Amino acid sequence: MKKDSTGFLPSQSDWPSDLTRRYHDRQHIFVEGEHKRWAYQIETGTVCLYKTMPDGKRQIFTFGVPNDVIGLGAADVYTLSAEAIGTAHLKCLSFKTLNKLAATNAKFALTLYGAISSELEATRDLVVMLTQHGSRERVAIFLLNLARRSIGKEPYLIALPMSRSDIADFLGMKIETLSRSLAALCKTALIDVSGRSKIQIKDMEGLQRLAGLTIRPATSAQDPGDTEGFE
Amino acid sequence: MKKDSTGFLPSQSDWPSDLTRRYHDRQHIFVEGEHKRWAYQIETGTVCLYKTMPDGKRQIFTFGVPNDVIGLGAADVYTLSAEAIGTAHLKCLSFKTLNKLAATNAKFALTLYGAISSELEATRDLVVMLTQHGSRERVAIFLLNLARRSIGKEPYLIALPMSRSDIADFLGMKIETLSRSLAALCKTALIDVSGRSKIQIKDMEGLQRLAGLTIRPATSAQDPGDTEGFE
DNA sequence: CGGCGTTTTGAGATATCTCAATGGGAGTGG
DNA sequence: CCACTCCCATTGAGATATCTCAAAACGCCG
Repeated sequence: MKKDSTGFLPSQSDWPSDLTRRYHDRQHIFVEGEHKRWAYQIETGTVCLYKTMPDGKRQIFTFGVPNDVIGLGAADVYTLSAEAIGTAHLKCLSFKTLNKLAATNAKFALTLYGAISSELEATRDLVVMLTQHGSRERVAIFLLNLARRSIGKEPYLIALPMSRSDIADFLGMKIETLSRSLAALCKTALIDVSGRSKIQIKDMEGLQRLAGLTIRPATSAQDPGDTEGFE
Repeated sequence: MKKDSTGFLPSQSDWPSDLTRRYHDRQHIFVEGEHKRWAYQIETGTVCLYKTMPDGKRQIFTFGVPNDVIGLGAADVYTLSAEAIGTAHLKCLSFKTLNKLAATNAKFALTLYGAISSELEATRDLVVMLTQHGSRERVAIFLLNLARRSIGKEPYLIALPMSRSDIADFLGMKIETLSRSLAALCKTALIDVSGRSKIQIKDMEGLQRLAGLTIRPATSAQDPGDTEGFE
């Protein structure tokens, strides 16, 4: 219940899988309102999921990373848009097959239920972040979440595959505000910005304190045991 | 997909129902983190669902109205808190029974899946409202949603069972800002505030225009047609 | 090495927040 | 039934964070 990634499902080998597709940078995977044919499991790369407003503004709800499943939900049209950030490989899961499975296999239906429940939790955490925290705190939370998800690499060196504009649209601020927030975190020696796609955490403790003391000893996902996320 | 109510499930007579309980104004129904024993279907009254931050601030995610089911989700602890606004009667649905049913009955599991999917959509709409709209627009959206849900009564006379503080915590603003926003809507002749719990819509069209034309005749949006998937 | 899109920095405008005081409605007691 | 309180809501004025518009700096790609 702590995941902020979209639709995570355990990678089961018995998943109804079809082909794998390759998407290039900024390529649409699906668009809100479109008839739903597939759900996708990310194999490599990053995907951003968002809504676009009539006036062109955008709200990003999550950045999908490898293993995340995107495009779930009971509706038969996509309720979000998705596009690749950099090159991404996605495994296609036929929506029709998924439905058929879920209609007859209660266990599978419950898996979907659990996945959407996690997404809901993550979205609620997003609401909390957006309404209860100032811009620097939001940036800190974002960086920590990113660091937590990039396992395997050093947790103190964060890769940012997405642009400043993407981050800003996720955090609900303008890119200028984001830039200033990053600058502020640098000035207070919490992080170090190298180039436009790498950030080094220099003071993990301080960053966590700023983010609201979300220490969360981890014990990854699914574990109910604890309450709440960050704040 | 436009619902902003929490966990709506069609009132099926074959629901595993237990007793009905009565809650008085401001009485807790359940608290975030608590072990989950029941889900509840609201029979009468209003319920607010929220999270409380360590610093005491609060974010309300939805106001439950009759027929809404609250307390759903795959986790075995509540991820939100709920309390009654005014007197409310809730039908208790044993969580254990729900789980048992869902584990063996795919159709039922899918019903839960659909319910949570709706909640997720509503929460995403909340995110959009909070980040993309100014205070007066948010108030307009709130009033219109409330009007839409109070069927049976005149849609132009809205009852507000909740306090200003509740509304503000839902809309992500301070009560002073809410009050000023309401005053502004009055001054522009869109609504009329009578007392503290009744609002009359005087210019529905204008209010909808302000709300951002979220009329959602559905259809369209961006056409997927091209750009899509393959390569 | 040079061009160009992205990012950063700057300065002023604006919306919302904060603190403080006034106003009003609902319930209570006389 | 009316007056009194008290809590909630409204209004006011100044502080603050974020936005906006603009320009400079940077890094990336050819």
